[in-house]
Amino acid sequence: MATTTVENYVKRIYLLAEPETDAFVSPGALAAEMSVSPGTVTTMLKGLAKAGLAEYEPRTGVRLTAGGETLALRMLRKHRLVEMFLVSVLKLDWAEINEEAELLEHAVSDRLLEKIDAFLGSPAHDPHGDPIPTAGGKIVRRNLVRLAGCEPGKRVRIACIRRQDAPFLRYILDNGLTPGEYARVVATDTEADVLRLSLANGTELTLGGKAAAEIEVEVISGKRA
Amino acid sequence: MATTTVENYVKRIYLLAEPETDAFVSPGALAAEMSVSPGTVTTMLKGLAKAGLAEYEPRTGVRLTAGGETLALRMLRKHRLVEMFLVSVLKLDWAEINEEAELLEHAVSDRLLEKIDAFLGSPAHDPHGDPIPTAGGKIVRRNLVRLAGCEPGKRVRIACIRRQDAPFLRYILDNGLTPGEYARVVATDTEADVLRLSLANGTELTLGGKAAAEIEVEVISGKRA
DNA sequence: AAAACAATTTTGATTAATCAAAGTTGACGC
DNA sequence: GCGTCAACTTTGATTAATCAAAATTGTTTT
Repeated sequence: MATTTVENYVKRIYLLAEPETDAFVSPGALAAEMSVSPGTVTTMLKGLAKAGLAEYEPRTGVRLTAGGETLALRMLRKHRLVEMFLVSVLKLDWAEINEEAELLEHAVSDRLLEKIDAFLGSPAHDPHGDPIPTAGGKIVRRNLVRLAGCEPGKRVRIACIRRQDAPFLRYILDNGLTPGEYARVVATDTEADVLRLSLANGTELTLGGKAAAEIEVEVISGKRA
Repeated sequence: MATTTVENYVKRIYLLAEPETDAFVSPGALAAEMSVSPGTVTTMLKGLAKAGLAEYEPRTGVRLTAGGETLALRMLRKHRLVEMFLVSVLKLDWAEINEEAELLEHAVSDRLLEKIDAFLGSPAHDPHGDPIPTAGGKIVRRNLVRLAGCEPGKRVRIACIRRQDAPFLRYILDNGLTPGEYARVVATDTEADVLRLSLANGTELTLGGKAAAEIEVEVISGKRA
């Protein structure tokens, strides 16, 4: 059985890898993501390779094997179903469920997970808009674009919040930018690196490029309503 | 912060200690309960003492300090509320919730725990009949007797199942001996070490002394109905 | 009291995860 | 084509939890 630490490394590697690519994830990127020293990552990657969960190329990086990807998707399924459960059933604070799920995902058995899935009616996405892998390990990718790249006039529906830290999520929540909400891009300014948004409730707000890049949307129409 | 292992040791020490007594728990008993070697327990007890969670007297045993008892009661509260939640909300198999709760209790934050408590309406007992400590660390002890000691003719209500292994719990469940059920002691035989029980649904069954000692009951009447 | 025994502690080792600091390496700039 | 530097790996050490096997101790038994 994989330890909690191994589960976390494999999950992070999966999330750092470009989807549909077979590129290697660099040790440095992983070290930053896991908040550990570079040497620790090197040691761990050798371990993952020996366990058959990943291929490790010294000075290049790491790539999950089929087995590693299966484990990563299982962890992602646990994490996201648990998040969904915490929000819809236990009414935990939307901005804090990520931290709770980070702990719980390692303690939820497959047996329990499927009960949770059934209870929730097999949702397709978690509260942040991320897709929930199926029990069979399939993940349905939607055709989303980053809000940062949207042109003025476009009407969009917020689909997914990529950054999961509590302060950012709190901002999203407080400003009505949660998945499912509608908005219109009023103006963009490349030089100033800002994007101006008009929300369904009539309010307007301005986002910096970095924040707007963390929000994925569905484009509803190419022109203003 | 206490590790998962420390949490488990402290909980076990609490459960092995005679309630209301200040007797020491022997290292050997703990080793058996934790399924570790005696030497491991010695090492751990020194650690618990250094952490201020227990007093350790070499060759005598261990006793929780006030801090250790607080931690033990917190773990018990988590364990039992989680069990209750798994049964009432997620409909997990009554006989298997102990195993699941054993894992989950270490991953449930205090914040989440109180949400679960509120969701359940602050139950006083878990599905096996064990009392759930309050958030303040108080435990309400009921006046129960072991079924094994009951005399023929007594009407009883099943209150608490002490043994928590799945096969035993499955037997209890399959035979309608779950907490809340009523029964009457039909006959006892000290020499044969058996006790004959008549249930509310009309069936009768015979328990050995060891099994009957693991079932705690409330006595409803001293004489037959 | 000495021997025997059972429980407990010590000792020496192992595994997993980590760090800091020293050593390598490969690519990039000049 | 050679030095420099950032990224990566190695090395040596630490902490937590564990074991097996040897040493100790306290209590029975004879």
